[in-house]
Amino acid sequence: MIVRTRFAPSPTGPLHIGGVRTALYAYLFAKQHKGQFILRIEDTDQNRYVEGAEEYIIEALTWCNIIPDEGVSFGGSHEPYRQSERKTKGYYQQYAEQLIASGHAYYAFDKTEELDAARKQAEAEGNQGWQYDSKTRSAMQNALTLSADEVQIRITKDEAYVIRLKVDPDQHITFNDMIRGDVSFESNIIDDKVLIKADGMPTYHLAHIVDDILMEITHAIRGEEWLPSSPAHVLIYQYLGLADKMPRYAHLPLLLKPEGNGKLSKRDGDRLGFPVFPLEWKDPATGEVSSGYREKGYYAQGFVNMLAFLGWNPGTEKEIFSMDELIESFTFERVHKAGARFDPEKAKWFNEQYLRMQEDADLAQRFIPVIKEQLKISDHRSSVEYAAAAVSLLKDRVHFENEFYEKGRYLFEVPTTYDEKVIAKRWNPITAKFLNKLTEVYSTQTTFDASTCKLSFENLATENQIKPGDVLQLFRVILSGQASGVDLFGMVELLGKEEVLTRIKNAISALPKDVGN
RNA sequence: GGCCCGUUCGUCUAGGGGUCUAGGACAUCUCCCUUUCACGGAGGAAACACGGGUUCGAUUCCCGUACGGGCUACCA
Repeated sequence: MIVRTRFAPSPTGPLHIGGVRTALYAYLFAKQHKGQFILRIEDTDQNRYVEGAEEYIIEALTWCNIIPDEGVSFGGSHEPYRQSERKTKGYYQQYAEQLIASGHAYYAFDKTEELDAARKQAEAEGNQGWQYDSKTRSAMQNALTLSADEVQIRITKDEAYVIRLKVDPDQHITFNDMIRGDVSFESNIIDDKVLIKADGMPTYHLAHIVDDILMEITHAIRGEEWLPSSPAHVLIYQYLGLADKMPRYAHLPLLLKPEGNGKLSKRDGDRLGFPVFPLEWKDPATGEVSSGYREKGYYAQGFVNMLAFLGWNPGTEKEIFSMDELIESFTFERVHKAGARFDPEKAKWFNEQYLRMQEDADLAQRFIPVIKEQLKISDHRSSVEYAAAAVSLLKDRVHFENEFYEKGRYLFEVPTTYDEKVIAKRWNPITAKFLNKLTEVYSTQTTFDASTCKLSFENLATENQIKPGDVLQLFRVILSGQASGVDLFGMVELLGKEEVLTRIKNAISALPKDVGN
């Protein structure tokens, strides 16, 4: 048997990170078993269709490197992969009719208002959970209560109808979930679910089953919110006589809000200051923009790694996993059963780990365009050598690559202001004199690397009976304008003799002459 | 309300009858490194929801309670 899993989102908006995790687990499982991962678009609700959502889903999965073997925009031997198109081919109707023929489904003509009225009346009688089922259907307008002629007349008169599943009462339904083990339900609590809506579209319940059968899905991985309706799905397979075709189910724990109650929702992200979407999304209706991990500067790999660990762990202390390593290690047995509160801090931590793993040369390649565009520099400072050296000084003190520019611009630009506190404390005739002498020493120096410069700096300080500590930070401010930053003599080496001398000269002329006298 | 699923440090989790003085990671605190800021290193504080059972022995198994989550649509 070839393992085939699918990710089947609805194009109702951007995919949130919970959805990405579901896709990831389905992908990891399929790949581990040398199987296939399919992307199916479940667009059966025409009212909720959102322009651009499908493209977003595809782009997001691609960014995460969760690449489907088959699916919308990826092709495959089970086309089409969009449910609206499959509906046109009559796939769902065919199965619905089979259920009707075998007595497991029926036509129902009740209007929305009538259903609402039935619910309201039950509520008035102190019964909160009215549902269309074996107890109530006899009071409704359907093929079980109307004569066959009447049903035929209504259908030919184009009266709106739905097709409902006829759930047999008093059945025990048990199935084995890959994460939860045996789960059981009573059929009495399952309602006669609508299979085909009045607009002719199938509901999720019918559509996903028909497609999973036709697409030969072996393992259905989805969110925990589906657990309550899964017994109905088990029944549909039974009624279809295809119980042997039923995939194994895995119901994933939900992702919860970082604080407060409830599951992580689209609104939480920007409210709490972190993205809930892999990519930035602009709502076509409202124009509202929601931030994305990609745009915030997260690495796709770190993002995927973080997501994998939300509810799963390998049972070892290793935390950094490449996609290949995840494929190798992932198992549903090790997926935690309880919902996981999402922690944006941990997401950042994963990103830092990946940042430190980057090669300086690669970081430099990506930084150079920024140097050229933002700093308008195009000389030796925009070379790979210079950028790589700058990046290596900067690397450990940023969380994201995109901080190199803000945190390191003094490595490229002469400072125009100087940290006032340090100047007030350290700038005086003695230190000014020291800096003048330092200029002389440095200008005669033939080698200008970090250790040589550091040594001559310290020697000069000692000769002048100055504690290095009294001038070290001043020197930093003179060179960078800032009181803290990258390794001081590392910066000296990077800037080079000429630039260092210029910056000292600049500072001396820019700073007040009579301080301390 | 009903049904289902769950419950180990603040958070993500390991552990599934004695090895638990309950392990790791994030966050937090202290110290070291660094006469900067980070990184890094060392250490600290921090949890088995509660009550019954079963057992020689329960964090681990069973039941109940509490709490959390989900579902309860012609949405997925």
